Amino acid sequence: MPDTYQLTELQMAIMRVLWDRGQATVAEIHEALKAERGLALTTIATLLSRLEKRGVVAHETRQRQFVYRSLVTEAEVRHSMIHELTERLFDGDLTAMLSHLLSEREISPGDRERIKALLDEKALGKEKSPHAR
Amino acid sequence: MPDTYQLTELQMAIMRVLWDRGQATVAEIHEALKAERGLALTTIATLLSRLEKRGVVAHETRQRQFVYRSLVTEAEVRHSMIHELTERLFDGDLTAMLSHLLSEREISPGDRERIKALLDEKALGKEKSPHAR
DNA sequence: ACCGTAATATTACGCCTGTAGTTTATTGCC
DNA sequence: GGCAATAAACTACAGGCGTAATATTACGGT
Repeated sequence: MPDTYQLTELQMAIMRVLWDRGQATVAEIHEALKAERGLALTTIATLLSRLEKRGVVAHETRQRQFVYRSLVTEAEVRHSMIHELTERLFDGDLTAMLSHLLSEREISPGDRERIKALLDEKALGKEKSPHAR
Repeated sequence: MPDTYQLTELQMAIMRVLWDRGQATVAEIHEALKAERGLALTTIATLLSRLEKRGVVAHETRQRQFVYRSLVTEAEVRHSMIHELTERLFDGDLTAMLSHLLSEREISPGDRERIKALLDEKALGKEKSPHAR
């Protein structure tokens, strides 16, 4: 298992199905993605076996069919990809990344409060205040 | 010119030299990157011509040599790449991305204050924070 | 024991990236 | 004016991705 998971758009779409359902067969994933993308079933199968080779998913055979499940959590992938991008763009400086996000976009007042709340929560951090959250 | 610029690590390294200097010859870029990566000069040249084909950089010939310059700003690339990742990971929800960043990492008290200040500034509709770096 | 069907495995191909060797063109110098 | 140096152009190749057609295999039924 590599410790960094860079997934492409299509790979993410497949993983999302797996995360949502816990596990799924090739046919189920194909079905789930049919709406947004008109991909052949074999395409999905190819992608899955490649992901398996990379150690991102695994399968078990259940009556003739492969049942895939993810070996990594969505949080791990997010972490990994954000980390990677922060490295690329800001030399690993998370706060620089944050500043960029904040200064670049409109943040609604509600979101703003939510973010400040998160910050405060983070500040208290260690000692779980009973009011927190 | 595409309106989305996804650059890889090496491409970023090259662009960074261009952004830092305004412009540079192949040899200069090669020299600048020699320390961190032992790449052949022709490798740099190949990358640059591919970037040019994509409309990311341009060159002018000055006494026998190509002088390259970037056609996009670092801010544009950051914007583009962050946008893309936010799309992939959070379906475009910037605030979700922010939350993730906040909840995932240690933020020093100083940074925390800095971020809150940014938020307040944003709240007042004050334009253009002095965005360092 | 066959055969059709369903599921996986194999093969293929174009495009992009990193990587760089080889070839060609130009130019300054003797 | 020819030649060495230099810079760019061309060619190459492996590996990953998206995409999928074709081949193989294993059941389940009659």
